[in-house]
Amino acid sequence: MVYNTLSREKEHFIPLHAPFVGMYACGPTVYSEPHLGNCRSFVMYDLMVRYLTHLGFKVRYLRNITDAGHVESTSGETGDRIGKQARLEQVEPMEIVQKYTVKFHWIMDLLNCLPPSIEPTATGHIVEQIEMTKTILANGYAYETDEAIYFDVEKFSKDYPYTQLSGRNLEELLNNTRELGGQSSKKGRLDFALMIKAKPEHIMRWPSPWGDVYPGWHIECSAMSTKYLGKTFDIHCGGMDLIPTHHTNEIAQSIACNHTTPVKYWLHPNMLTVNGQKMSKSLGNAFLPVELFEGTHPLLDKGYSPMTVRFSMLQAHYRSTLDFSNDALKAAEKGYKRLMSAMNLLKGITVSDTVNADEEAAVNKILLGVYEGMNNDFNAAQAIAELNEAATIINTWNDKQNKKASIQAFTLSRLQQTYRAFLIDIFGLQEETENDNSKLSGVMDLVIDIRKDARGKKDFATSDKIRDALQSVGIQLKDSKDGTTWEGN
RNA sequence: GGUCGGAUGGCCGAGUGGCUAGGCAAGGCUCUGCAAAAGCUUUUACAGCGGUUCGAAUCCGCUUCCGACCUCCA
Repeated sequence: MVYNTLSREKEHFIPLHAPFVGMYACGPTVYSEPHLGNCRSFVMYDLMVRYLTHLGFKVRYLRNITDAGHVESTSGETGDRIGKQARLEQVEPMEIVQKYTVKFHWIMDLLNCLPPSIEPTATGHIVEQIEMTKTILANGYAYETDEAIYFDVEKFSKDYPYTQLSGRNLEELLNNTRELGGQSSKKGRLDFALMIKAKPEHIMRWPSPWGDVYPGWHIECSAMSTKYLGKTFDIHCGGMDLIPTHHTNEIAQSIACNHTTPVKYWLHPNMLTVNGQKMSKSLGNAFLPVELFEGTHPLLDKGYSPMTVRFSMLQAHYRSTLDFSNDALKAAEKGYKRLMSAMNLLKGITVSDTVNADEEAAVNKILLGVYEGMNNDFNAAQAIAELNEAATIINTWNDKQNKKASIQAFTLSRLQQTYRAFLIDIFGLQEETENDNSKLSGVMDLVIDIRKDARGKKDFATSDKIRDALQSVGIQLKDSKDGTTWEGN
């Protein structure tokens, strides 16, 4: 079951051409570093792709890179953000694109997001976008002015539903003019540019039947999704803030061009908030992933690892807003470790001679529950709750039952496989090896050994001195039956 | 102003009308030379007021508060 923004209901997910699934996600505009809110969306798409793949679907996952400037259309004045940033940094636009594309990939990698099957760029598909514009013109849903080729929303809305996705009232949209003083050559307020005629100083430009142009924002997604996924495909994702404008216009363009509804299921992750307010570049409250990993943001009192961040995102359902805070991250850090530790302990569990009916039933309930959670519109939070129940059972086996589980061997092996599949394959969590500094770990081995000797001799003054001194520099010793380990931060 | 969506225990957060989600924090216990760490365990919350129902956190209405979109944003 997936929640479809188009119908505003949960629907059974039935691909058009099972087992193949076509999925398109709106990717980043590479004019600056992606912030955490952007990252949340990408992690959620990644979750969807991973789960569908786990279920056996063959997913073709497209995530575009917008590397040609968006248009700021309020006043009709055209400017593009990549060009703007390029002037600011005094470099070529393509240098900006390259710089932030590399950065984006690096962050996706840290967060363990799988690369898409195809990552098309807007500039690599100018020809397709021009062709599409031509067709829309020929079909009568666009017009040319001396500034741009505009999509004619009023004309389109007479023939097709325009506001289906957003649920807005068209009349009000048209009348709620709140007029812009600009001298735009647009006919209608809602009209948007398919192609913009490049002014002489504009660096990014391509020849077209209408002179040198560069593309408007919406046309690239329509052109590229059509090219690689077909005129109609299964899933289109994007942030909720894209619904009323970007996705609405995407649908309109595709219909005006292909005369068919482009997408079967629209899935929209919600916003990430900070103190209840949407995180966004324009509000200036954006966290950069690096600030989070290093703990350099003023609102944080320490750094949090990429997997902690990923886990905190998985704990909330994708259509809910998620509030980011120090406390929430701290809780996520511990919760993440708890599950990973249970997964590792589970490897060492074997079955006992007897089968306890209650244990058997509890484990079977969990094995069903995790899938129920994910089948319920990718509700990872629900699945995590089940895995936590399992963690308690696993810890009890480990501590109190001599690493023996009183369940059937078949059930245990299913639990082991499922637990791992959910954490590693579906949630995309991975072990974090922090203690990779070999010099430090050599020193720590020595220190721990000295302390062990001191404790053996009941020289607790020395052993406590070591423990406390390490604590004060941020290294924590953890004593257990199997020896002492340490954790630094 | 218009449209849409929220309000859940100390915090974060699931909840598909009936069977105390879960995590974190806190208390208790186990372990430990003492701690820490780790583990087990305890704590019955759903903004307010009405209504529908045998039964509502869940459905309906009103009120209050918050947010998103309407202008670039995932």
